[in-house]
Parts: sequence; C-alpha cells; structure tokens
Amino acid sequence: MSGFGPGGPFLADCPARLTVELLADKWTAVVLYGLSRGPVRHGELIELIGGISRKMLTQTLRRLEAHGLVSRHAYAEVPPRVEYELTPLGASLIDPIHTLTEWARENADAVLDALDTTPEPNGHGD
Amino acid sequence: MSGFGPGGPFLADCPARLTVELLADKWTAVVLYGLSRGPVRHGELIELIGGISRKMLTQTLRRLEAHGLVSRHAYAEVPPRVEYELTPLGASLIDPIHTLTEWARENADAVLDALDTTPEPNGHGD
DNA sequence: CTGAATCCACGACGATACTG
DNA sequence: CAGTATCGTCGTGGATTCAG
Repeated sequence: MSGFGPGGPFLADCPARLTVELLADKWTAVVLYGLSRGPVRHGELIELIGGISRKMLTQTLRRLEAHGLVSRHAYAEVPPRVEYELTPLGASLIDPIHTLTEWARENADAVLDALDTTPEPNGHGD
Repeated sequence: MSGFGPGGPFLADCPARLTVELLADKWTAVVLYGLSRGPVRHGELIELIGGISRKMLTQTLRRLEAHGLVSRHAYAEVPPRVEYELTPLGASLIDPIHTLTEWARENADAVLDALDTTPEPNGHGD
C-alpha cells in the first residue's frame, strides 16, 4: 500500500474517490450497516438506525440502489410492505465499513479526548 | 460482531457514528490518505490530492488536528514552511481507510456498471 | 406502511482577493 | 508559501404535509 507515485496520485478518476464520495454523507454508511443483517423494511430501518428521517432514508436507499448496492422488493399487500436488501456487491462493502466501526470502538475515546483538550477554535496565527 | 440487538443499535452516542461523521465529507478521507506517507507540506498536499482548494485543505486539516489525528509543524523560515503529519492515532485510521480504497479498486467497475444500467431517475411509483 | 413533495435552514464547497 | 476573509451557490438534511 501507500504506493502512489508523486505527480498525480489522487486523480478525479481514481476509483477510491468514487467510494469515498459515495459514503461522504451523514447516512449512507449507517444505512448500509443497518442492512447487514438481511432484508429489512423501511419502518424497521427507521427504528433501527434512529434519528434518520423518512426522506433521508428513502433518498439514501435510492442512491444505493442506483449504485447496485441495495435491492428493493415491494410487495403488493395491504398494508404495503417494502423490503430492502444488500446485493452481493453491497454486502462486500460491509467488511470495509465494519473495519471502520471497529476502529471507532477502539479509538473513539482518544478522539473525544483530543477534542476536549483542543477547546480553542483559535487560529495558529495567534 | 454484527451483533447489535433490536431496539436501539445505532444510538447517537455510538462511537461508530462519530467516525462515520468524521469522514462524512468530500475531503477528510482523501487528506488523511495523502498524509499516509509521512510529513507533507501544505502545497504538496494541494498537488498530491488534486482538486482541493487551499481553503478546504486548511479547514480539513484543522478539524483533523482538533480530533488528534494530525499534527502541525510550522517552521519560522523564509519562505514559511508548514508540515502536516499523522499522529499515531491518525496513522491507525489509515488501515481502515485503505480497506475502503481496496474495495474501491476491485468494485468501482461494478458500481459504475450499475449506475449505467440505472439511467432512470424514475421513481418506483411508475 | 411507504414515500413523494414542499418549504426552509444550514453548512459544505469553490473562486477570488488579500495578508503575513 | 501558507492562510484568512468574503461571497455566492448548491446540496444536505429536517419537519411537515399529501397521496397511494
């Protein structure tokens, strides 16, 4: 790793950029993680995640669906039932995300501590 | 792992949320990755990353510094020289991020393909 | 239950110009 | 070279309301 040459390592067409930008919002990673246990209903995700609005959940799921990470299954029942499920591609993203959450569990304390010991929103040009 | 119980798995105080939101912007992960080779100067990062503005770079570095992931070293020289470096805490985040970029390199093709086969911004209420 | 549509606030982001 | 300030734009995200 760490083997990008000098001159143009992070070009816009770098595949890493796509993934980073795919997760670069408040809910995408959380929603993916919420789907990691199997098919889940819309309402279930709302409860499961906690704090997300229906609008953002739907919007996030739509994007993930467009990216081929999530599949949607609507059942013509009464009341309506819609289930979301990770595609194999989406499921393969769970592992990287999980690596991230594991880091979080081990280092959240240190990060919070650093935030606490840096209470000065003061610039360096002080 | 993957064993969050039903009822409240993703509470706001979950450490994973902090990390996800820390990376939930366009540049944080990229900047961290750009620092993974060792101390780098401001201007070098601009060239290295490509596409980021000085403002966003400084802003991102400031936040990472506040979170204890990056350290800043200013040298009183002429012309001024400022180097940024990952702290041990920050360095420990490179691995999870690298896992993500590896996934990207292997699956970016599939994602782009899915995006291509989903040209319909049409709702499901079709 | 699901989700679309609207209104609105806020912050991210970029471009530029200016300071040290 | 490094960084700030300002401005304008646009997307994100929340609350609410309407529809199937």
